Amino acid sequence: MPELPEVETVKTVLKRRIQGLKIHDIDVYYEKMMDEDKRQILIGQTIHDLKRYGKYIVFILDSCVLISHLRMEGRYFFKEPNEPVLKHEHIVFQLSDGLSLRYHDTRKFGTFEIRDLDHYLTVPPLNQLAKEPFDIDPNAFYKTLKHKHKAIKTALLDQSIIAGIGNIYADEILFACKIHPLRMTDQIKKSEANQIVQEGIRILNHAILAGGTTIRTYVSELGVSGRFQLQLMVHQREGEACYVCGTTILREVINGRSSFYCKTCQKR
DNA sequence: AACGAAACCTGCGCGC
DNA sequence: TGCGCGCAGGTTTCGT
Repeated sequence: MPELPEVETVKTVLKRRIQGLKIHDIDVYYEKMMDEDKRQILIGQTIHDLKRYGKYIVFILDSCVLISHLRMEGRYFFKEPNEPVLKHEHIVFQLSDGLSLRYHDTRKFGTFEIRDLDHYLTVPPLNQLAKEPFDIDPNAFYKTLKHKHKAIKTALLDQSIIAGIGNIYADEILFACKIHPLRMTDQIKKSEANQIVQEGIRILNHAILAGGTTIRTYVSELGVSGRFQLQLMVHQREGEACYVCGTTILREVINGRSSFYCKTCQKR
């Protein structure tokens, strides 16, 4: 479900609420998501900090880290412990402030991994992660693209090439850069690689800001979903008129994912 | 190295 | 109302 901006919003809200709290107990309702061994390791540990790497949320604990990935539909909610556990609430963390933090995931795609505090960045999954648009060196990014031969849309979704971009923002970034999603990476010019990074930063920042303004609403009513409304230029707009030139927006499956683009604005 | 298909899951909207 | 299909903001795995 979420891309970098949504995950950033979720992390920020979680951090504000649970930093310094202790995990008193954990109820697991879907074993595949967290087995008994993991549960035992986590119980009793204090949550010292929360960080985000790409689309991963990392809980910094006493002796290890808990790495959470929301995949398509993961969400966190805060509830009173006595409230009934819903169908899609798979993990319930009982915290030392008396509240319960609940992990809700309709499709059960989300993952929880435990890693050593000392080198969690040097082992999977985080060691596979490239830098985010905010941190990546545009020159290095350009060189990476030049040495590969795949559709740029596919490359933007590859977290080992650039981290944090998902299907929606990949389409939006390519539209902003006037680049056709099927253009091959080795055909991307240096100036265009630079533009992808700059537009990536702009669009993600805009989305994070939009998420930030609605944090209060989400916490009180929907839990921490990190979702928000952002004006989309092409994504999910098949058959509608391009806001720039009026051409009908097309949809094409690339790398197994729906891709939306304007064939007039975006050069192949 | 790159691509496609399938897998992991569930729910929703659509056409018939 | 029910059924089958396609689709969903992610990632991994396996075969070609």
